[in-house]
Amino acid sequence: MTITQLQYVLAVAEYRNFTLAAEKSFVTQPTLSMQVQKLEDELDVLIFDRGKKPIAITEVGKKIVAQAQNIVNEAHRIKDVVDQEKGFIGGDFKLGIIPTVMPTLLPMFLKTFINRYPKVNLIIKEQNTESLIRNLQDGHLDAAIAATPLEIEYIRERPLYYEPFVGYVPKNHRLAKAQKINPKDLDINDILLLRDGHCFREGIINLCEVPQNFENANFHLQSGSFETLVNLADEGLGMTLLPFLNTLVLDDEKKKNLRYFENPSPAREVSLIYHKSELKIQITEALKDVISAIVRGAIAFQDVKIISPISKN
Amino acid sequence: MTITQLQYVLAVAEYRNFTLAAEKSFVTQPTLSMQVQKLEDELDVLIFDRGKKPIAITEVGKKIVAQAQNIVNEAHRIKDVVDQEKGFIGGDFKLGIIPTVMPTLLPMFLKTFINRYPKVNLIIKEQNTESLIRNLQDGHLDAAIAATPLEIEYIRERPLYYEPFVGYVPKNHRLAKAQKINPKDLDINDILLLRDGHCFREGIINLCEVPQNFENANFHLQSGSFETLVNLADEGLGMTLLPFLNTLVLDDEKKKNLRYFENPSPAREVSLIYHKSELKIQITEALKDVISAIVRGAIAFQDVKIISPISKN
DNA sequence: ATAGCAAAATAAGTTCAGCCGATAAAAATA
DNA sequence: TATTTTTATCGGCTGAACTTATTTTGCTAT
Repeated sequence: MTITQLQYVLAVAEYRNFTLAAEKSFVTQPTLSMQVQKLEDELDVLIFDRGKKPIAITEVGKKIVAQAQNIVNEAHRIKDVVDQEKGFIGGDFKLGIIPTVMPTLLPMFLKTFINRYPKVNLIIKEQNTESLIRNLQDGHLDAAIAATPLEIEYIRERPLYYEPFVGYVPKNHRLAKAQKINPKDLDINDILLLRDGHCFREGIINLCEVPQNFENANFHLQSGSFETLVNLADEGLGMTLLPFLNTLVLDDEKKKNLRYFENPSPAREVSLIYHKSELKIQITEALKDVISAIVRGAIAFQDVKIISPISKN
Repeated sequence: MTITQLQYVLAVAEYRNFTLAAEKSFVTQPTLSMQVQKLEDELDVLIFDRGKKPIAITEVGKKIVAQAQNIVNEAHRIKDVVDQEKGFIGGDFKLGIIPTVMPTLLPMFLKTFINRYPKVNLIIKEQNTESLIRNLQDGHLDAAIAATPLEIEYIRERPLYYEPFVGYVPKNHRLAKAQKINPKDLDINDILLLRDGHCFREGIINLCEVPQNFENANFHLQSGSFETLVNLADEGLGMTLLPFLNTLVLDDEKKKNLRYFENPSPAREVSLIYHKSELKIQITEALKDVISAIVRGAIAFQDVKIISPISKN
């Protein structure tokens, strides 16, 4: 058994196609096929069911693939061990960020980070929490920034900051006169939400303690950007909730419509998350340090109540 | 980097000698030397310091060796995955047992186990707790039976049973008239102890709440067997404490000298321990099930107080 | 110091594993 | 059935891993 064989197996498991897997592994298809067969012979089991289209993975196969991933991960880590000892921080680093954090947080730390660690090639992808987790697990991301707690096996969470929810209440709204608002005042039917798949949306639904299988009635126009939500609110279609950092970019006129929550303010916990195998842990630590240091000045709320980003149904 | 290279590195780390490591790896010395060098070249670090005798491991080397052990462990587990799927339980299984458990527990389960799992080749070694842990960590044992809790990183503990301490109080001893004894009655200077290195000895010292750096005064004859201790006690040299299972083999005359503790009786927790990488987990589980089932009938104490087997200094 | 010895490195030659290109077989699609 | 896509098989090549033989290194004892 060789590490190369295991990598071939992982490639086939990923692409469900020997030819494509061979391409991605930079070898010819016969080479990859033979090596996979050799491993199957050695273990004396079928890993893949070639009789189906696309190729299926047998029951044993799934476990072998999972274990192969472990081995390959551990093998990659040996490079990290050496890098760490040499104090070398560099190479590719794939970071995923959820959409509701990306536009506000990324500009805050990106410049500092690439200046401080010029040898690191940051590759940043915007994805929802579900995709982030999947990609962390199969090694397509080295780390991610998401709302927590997720409490997922194999994933470690390192909180970066706590970001309060802020109400955006247009004039004429029933809450417009209140100085501070309280979660009890909220009515989910009257709040403009991000489109499905955003964890910030789930957070708000949890905050409002809406029963299972809730359907936002009347109309279904759900946006992916807070800017749209704010504009819709101004049109009198309801209020909305924003993460604190998103309120900083509003113009003065709109800022007048902001209503903060009473303490403890509901908030989301934003964390750096990564696989527990701790591949490229030095870069991950460096990233955490940079973001923490920068965020510490800009956003330092203590008296908050963390709202879960997970849908309850 | 290949798994073979990593295994060679592990062999050198173990034997501190390329020639010997080569022998144990069933290759010639140049082969092993070259492969180790190739790995060093690839990682661009020195793993071993050949300038010393015996060969030393560099600082980075230690970390690489630890990581190599992880990789090799994970690689071996892939075989286990397949075996488990096939329902195959067999192969070598190296089990360590502490001396104070070995003679009483082993006869109870050995026959049943080898009958039920004829394909498993049990290799049993008697060792003190310290050696067991070392051997579990470097993979020379698959599992061990020891007194717990040890709370050692990388080691999992699965309690098998709780075994009360029983006093052996010869006639004419000051406690001979008591029906039940209490830890408060004990005087460490008056208790015959096993020789150093036995965790049962440490347990008793902990039970007596002896201050640090205690020295058992008067005489230093410390035995490795309970039989000797009992005979010495009969000679009027003091009392002693026995694990419950060891009291069952005493003759009727001697049994009269047994004094049980008041509830909750001090007891030791005896557990099956193994590396958290869970290599050969099916056999480990099988072993645990067999022992648990057998012990459940013979020894089922509930109201006990577990005494730590760890020395406090 | 230096001779002797144990152990690691180097050199040269052999074998076999892993790879490629070409092709055949099998499965899916039309 | 013909066509296309995908996987398996075959023959040949290259280099990696191994072997034996030899040299170098470093420790130890005279």
